[in-house]
Amino acid sequence: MRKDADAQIPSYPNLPSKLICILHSVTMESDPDTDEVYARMTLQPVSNVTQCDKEILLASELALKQNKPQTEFFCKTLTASDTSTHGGFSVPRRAAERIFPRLDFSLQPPAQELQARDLHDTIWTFRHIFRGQPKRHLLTTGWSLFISGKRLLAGDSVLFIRDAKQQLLLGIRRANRQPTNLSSSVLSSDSMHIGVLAAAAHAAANNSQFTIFYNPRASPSEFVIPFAKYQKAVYGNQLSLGMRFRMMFETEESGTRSTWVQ
Amino acid sequence: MRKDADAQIPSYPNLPSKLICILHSVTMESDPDTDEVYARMTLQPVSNVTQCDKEILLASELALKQNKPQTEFFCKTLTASDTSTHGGFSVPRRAAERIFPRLDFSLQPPAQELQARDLHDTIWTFRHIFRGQPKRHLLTTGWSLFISGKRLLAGDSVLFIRDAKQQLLLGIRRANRQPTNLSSSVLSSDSMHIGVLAAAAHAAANNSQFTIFYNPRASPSEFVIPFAKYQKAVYGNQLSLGMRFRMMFETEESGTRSTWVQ
DNA sequence: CTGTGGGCAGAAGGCCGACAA
DNA sequence: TTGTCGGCCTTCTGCCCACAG
Repeated sequence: MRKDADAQIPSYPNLPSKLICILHSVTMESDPDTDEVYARMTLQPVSNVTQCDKEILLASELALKQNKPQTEFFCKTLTASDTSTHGGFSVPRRAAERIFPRLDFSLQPPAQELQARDLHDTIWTFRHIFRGQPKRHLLTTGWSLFISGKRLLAGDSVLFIRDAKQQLLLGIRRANRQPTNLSSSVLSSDSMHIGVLAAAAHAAANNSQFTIFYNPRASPSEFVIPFAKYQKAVYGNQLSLGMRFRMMFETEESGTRSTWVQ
Repeated sequence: MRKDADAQIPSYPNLPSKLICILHSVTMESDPDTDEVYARMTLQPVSNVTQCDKEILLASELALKQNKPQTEFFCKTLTASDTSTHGGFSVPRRAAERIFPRLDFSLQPPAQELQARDLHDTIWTFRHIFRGQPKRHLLTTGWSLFISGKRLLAGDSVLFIRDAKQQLLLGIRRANRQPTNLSSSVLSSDSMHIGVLAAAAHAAANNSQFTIFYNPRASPSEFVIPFAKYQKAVYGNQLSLGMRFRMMFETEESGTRSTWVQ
């Protein structure tokens, strides 16, 4: 994490280049203003990693992987028409049929009210209607409130998820614009840098916990790695100080215009 | 600055309870999103304060006080009508006559275009008109853009300043609502706390500079004090570790509905 | 002196199918 | 299959004064 050779940063000679930790808790959160997602993690450094410890670490990671909920979703990049005040949202046909509750086609036109929950448990209500010539699925009433509320622009994406309980969830993913003013105006970047290092060093020296925020979309590199992947990497290619690395994220498949789970 | 007795925070035994510093630079800035104001200060700890040093410190503070520009201003708390989309801004009569350029009363009705600059050097343009029965000063066209752009609500205040060059400046001051999510989502408060302390301790040990952000309206207490005031306090009442203190700010006179410099 | 509300005209929002890529 | 457009009606915006506290 050393950035400039500015040398205003104290060095932490007792802080190793890698710090093996137990993950005490992790909560997924998102910024109430921007919906940017991140994880809040409480970590405790482990000084001597015995074989037994390794197995505990690997087992706990396995447990984490177990409770993956089975969901289906679709993701669409918003067009100029989708974000304009002139109209609503045009839903890709296959996506609508797969994710939304089935319409009653005896109605003329077929229509229903949809409710979807976002990361802050806010419920958004949309009128879902199947009309036009040729016929297509549209979200009309309620859509513009969502667009303006989330300040979405053409190029940003929306995500509709149907979870295991058949509930609709709703997420957004902004296009890569300017790096959303993450350098806040309360702390110098030097102080931030020092704070993370000192917190980790202090926790390592005293066998205590420390808390970090892990923002996968904003961090320049991944500085937290699952132990299992780390093990695999160490026994495959040798890791050395300063080597750059990168992991594929499970969400990074959404490069195409419209994707869904098969 | 010690908060909870949580004891996850390392102690800095070499960091004294007060740190006398030279102020190398101070820039007044404001958050591009909220207009919240703060100062960015580069400080360098002084280890042994000799009489000569004290005089330098006091002299530099005197120099800072010299260049106070002579300005006039008025401040008005916004009413429901001021912030509604139904109309414009009703300007208190004496304030308008004192601050705004004089209207040409041969026009029917008397009106002009006003331009005012905010902290980000954005120019806001308003139509200033004197009309109605009874006659009053109003800002009409352009006002609603300002209100929505700054997201102002009834109860917030606006500030019009006429500077030494007869230019109009424009500021806002939000009502005391929730403490504007200053705890960002990138760093734990422990890390922030540690970061400031460690940066100060490192600078004190190495005779180097450190940078802090000083937000007078958000900080729970004033942690930067002009040396002259500190001296006066020390020779008057004795300061001791843990004693609480508070200074009056020059801007804190705006308790009344509408104020101006006499 | 100034905050609020009614009147009114023009701008913007928002639902619709047509059409074409 | 779906992005954009013109048509058309509704809602909102915003400038005016009256009136009252």
